[in-house]
Amino acid sequence: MQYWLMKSEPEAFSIDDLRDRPQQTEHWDGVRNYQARNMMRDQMKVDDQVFFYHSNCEEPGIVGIARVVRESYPDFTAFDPDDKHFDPKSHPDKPVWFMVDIGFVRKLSRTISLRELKLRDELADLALVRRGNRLSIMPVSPQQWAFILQLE
DNA sequence: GCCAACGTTGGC
DNA sequence: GCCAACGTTGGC
Repeated sequence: MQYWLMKSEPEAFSIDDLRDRPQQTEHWDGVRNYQARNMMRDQMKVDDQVFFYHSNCEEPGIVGIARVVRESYPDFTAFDPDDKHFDPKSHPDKPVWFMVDIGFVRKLSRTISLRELKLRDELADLALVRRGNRLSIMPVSPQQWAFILQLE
């Protein structure tokens, strides 16, 4: 069992949007960063646990928990010239970009804010709080996962 | 809206 | 392969 953190701008796709989807699942399209892609493509497995993080909003922080429900497959939005995430480098017979599906588990009882996470010595190594880190998907250690959850 | 910290692109 | 210019992310 592995743990992850995935960022989303709530204006684009929020934890409530995930909760309200049919089957409460959604594909995680639009990742166009190789490091993040590699984690999705090579490492994320069904039932891995995910912190759902809201970025670029009033109170950035962890707002809920999701889980991986489908392992990586080609991100079809890269094939569509009309899609915002279109990438001519990627073709159906040789895809460059991949995605996973995630399912809603629950919302946290409160937002665990970035500000709060930064205050905790125990999370000094969490990729999220490291200077300059802009990865939209990052690993979370079992210890970090447990520590963050007990903050709730 | 600002801007730091990246990642990507492309000329050479 | 170097690196300047440019684009993006995302906190503030």
